[in-house]
Amino acid sequence: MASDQAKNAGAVTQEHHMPPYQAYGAYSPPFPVYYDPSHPEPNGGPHPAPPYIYHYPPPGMMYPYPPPGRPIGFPPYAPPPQTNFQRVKRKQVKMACTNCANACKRCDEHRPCERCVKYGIPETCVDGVRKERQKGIKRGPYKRKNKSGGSDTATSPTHNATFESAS
DNA sequence: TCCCTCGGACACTCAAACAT
DNA sequence: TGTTTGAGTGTCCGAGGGAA
Repeated sequence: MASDQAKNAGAVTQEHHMPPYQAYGAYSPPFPVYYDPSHPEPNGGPHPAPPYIYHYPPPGMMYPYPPPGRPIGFPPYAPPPQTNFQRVKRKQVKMACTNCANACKRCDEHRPCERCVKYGIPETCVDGVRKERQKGIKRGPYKRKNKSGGSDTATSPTHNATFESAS
């Protein structure tokens, strides 16, 4: 399989041509930001206030469109040697409309959503219905994680995402 | 060039299991 | 009773292919 790195290196797809700040309001910010407090600013300039913003995607990171203020294609991607970069999680909408869900495409929280408007089918842009989760399912014994040392919890993706969903 | 399909990775939710 | 775990469920990335 193509590695996650290759997948997540995130070519700009045809659906990413619109202004990202408008098209991806669900993202905050609309582009991944990675930081490594031990790593200096790549161009040798002064540190911005943390988190330090890197303008290239570390391995395994999605980077669907270029960050603002940088020309398209900047820079030639050179993966950093370190591995302690943190991944910004993909943000999902609470509920995709039926059209986007069927097409497995990104939706937004507005109705009609941007994709339905674009394709001229705003009248069919409605929320789907979530299935109710089954109850009473018995589960096996849990493996308790080691809470001491902190490294496990400190690297929890939920708590390490540079930008958590504020909603 | 644009759109559709779809496999599968990833994100989110929340009840069960567990600790106190 | 509060916290943690992890399975269930949903979203959507990205490759491939067809139509215009």
